[in-house]
Amino acid sequence: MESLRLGQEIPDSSAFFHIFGKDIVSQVNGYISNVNLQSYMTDVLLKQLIAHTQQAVKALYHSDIPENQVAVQETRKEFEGQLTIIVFPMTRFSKKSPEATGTEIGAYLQRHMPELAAFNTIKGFLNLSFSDAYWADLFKTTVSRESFGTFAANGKKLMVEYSSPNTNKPLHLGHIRNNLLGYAVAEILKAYGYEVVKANLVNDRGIHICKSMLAWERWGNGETPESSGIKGDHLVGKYYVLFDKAYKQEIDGLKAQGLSEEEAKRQAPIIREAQQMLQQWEAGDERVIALWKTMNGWVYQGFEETYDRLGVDFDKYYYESDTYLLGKDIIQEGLEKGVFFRKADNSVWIDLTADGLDEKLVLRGDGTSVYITQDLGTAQLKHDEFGMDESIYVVGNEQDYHFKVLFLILEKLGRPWAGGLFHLSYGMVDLPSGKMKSREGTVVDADDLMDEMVETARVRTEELGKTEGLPEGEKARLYHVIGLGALKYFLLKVEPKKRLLFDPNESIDFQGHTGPFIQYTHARIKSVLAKGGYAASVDFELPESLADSERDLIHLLAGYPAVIKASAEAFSPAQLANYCYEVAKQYNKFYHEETILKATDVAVRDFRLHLSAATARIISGGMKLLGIEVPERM
RNA sequence: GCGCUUGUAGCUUAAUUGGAUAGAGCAUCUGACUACGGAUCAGAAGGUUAGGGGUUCGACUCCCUUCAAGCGCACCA
Repeated sequence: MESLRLGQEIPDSSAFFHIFGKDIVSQVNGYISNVNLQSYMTDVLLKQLIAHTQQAVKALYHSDIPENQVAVQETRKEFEGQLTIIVFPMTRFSKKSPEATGTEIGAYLQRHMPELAAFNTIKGFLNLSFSDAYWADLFKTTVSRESFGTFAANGKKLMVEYSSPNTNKPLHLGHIRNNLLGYAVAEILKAYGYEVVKANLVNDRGIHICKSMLAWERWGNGETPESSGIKGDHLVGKYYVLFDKAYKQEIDGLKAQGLSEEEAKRQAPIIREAQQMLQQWEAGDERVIALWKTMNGWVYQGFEETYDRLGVDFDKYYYESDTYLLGKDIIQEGLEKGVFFRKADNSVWIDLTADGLDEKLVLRGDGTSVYITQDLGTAQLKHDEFGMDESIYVVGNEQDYHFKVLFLILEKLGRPWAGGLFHLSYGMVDLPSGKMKSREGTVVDADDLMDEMVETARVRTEELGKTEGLPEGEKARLYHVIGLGALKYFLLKVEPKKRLLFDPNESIDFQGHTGPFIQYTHARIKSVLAKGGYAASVDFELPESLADSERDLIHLLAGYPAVIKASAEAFSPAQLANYCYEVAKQYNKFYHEETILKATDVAVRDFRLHLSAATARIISGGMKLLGIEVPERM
């Protein structure tokens, strides 16, 4: 599906939707042809295990234990086995000690499950070891398949709205977190079977834009991105800062004349002029509109570059200049339904005190919109256009309350789709000095940061002498992949809701729990596969026994679909990110403990090559969903 | 003041949703086959899970409370 360009005119939205809809269908078909119904082999084992355990309790203690009381977990590393049943809940049926109960159940399971090779009971934990033959077979029939980890289309449509920038200044680190989160969540949900629409609601109008416009008119001397060589969004941002400087000076001047801070802020001539410009904009003044279009055009070009570099894209753009008047009909509807009420001054409110919230204004006394008015309208518009089952808003946690209110209002208005709305709230990115403030120049600029990451990647890579002999173009490409891999992984491995501390003076690591570590593991596997003459099409024999590290790796790989599922359902790329790291780590362990190419038994050698290939596939597939590329060599 | 969120080794973080001795990475220290790629691996050290109560056979996880940090409580967006 081709993504849209920012700022591109869409003359007829129905025509757009038609084309877009078609693309989605072909995309979904791509998944359908790829579906592997055996993805859940480990789930199958789990279900069997639970069923047998229930039978064991029945046979041994003549009691029925509900399915949800049979707790199975991965066996901890320090114990023998792969899966563990927690036997505490069964002791009330057995009336015996946890050890005795576990041993009895273990013996029963071993009689009834041929793949169960051994068991041991420690305290209340029944540890089960499944046979090497089971794991090897699981690998061959499921994990090693090309289609492993893909899901059938579930027939549901979902929208992820993210990025949603203001057009008066360039993107910064906070936007990067938002963009990476939104993109990754969208990709993960797509992989999980949803039809996904990535939307970007651009805040392209309002007083802040007028500030930049006014400053440019005054001091710009006709400066353009072309004439100055400055990237469009940065150029506009420069005038936003100039405005602010002048504004502050005027405020100080007025305060010196004895005005209060608030009065001064209100009366400064420059802000009044900006407000006047906004009114002209709303009135459709040709000169102002032309300037607005020109400057927004610069910004869009700049944003587009940043988005491209960041590797994020969108299927649909909404512009507030189109949507800011929406929602008034919904206010009318709410009044008629008695959900809203009108105060004496004509303003419209909703009373949410019964839900533990406050009274909230939804329309001003003069009949004009507030923020939530247009958000109501936009939510309706999105639903009218796409009819999605679920809709995710990737927005910082400073707006938690706003979305709580928004969703609640839609619910009270009786929108059946209100239940499918979700605010993916994420923590702010802070600096050691505190919050980023664009006006105080403490922001970490998105473009600068990417430059730095790529540069660090170049230095590191050249130090290690990894790219000798590579053509310049490929080198540049590789540094981009590694630099952005480090940055993206750094931001995505953390749970979204946690706040993130970023210290610009401490460079992001390339070793250990990092993107480059995972990328390196992938490149390393590719190198081994090439040397070993691996071909996916060549069949392989199952070995008679497995090394511990091999079995652990297969076990871990087998959990890939479950991780995608969990990640998708929790809207949490962090879970997938941490999984990819586990896989890389486990592979490296295996790699060090066992030899692949020098294995004396050809069957073992081939099996390990296939195991390596499957690992590479899962690493690259998982990372791709996070928006992180993995190189063939590095 | 009220509401929401967060608090885990020096730092960055995980914990299968209530299960075993809280698991990793960075930094520190020690070691690794005359390298199938050392951006790796093995090991050591580092914890009163912010503090205090409670529920439970069992609590980082649930409840109460105190503390700290962040955000919100606009006829701004």
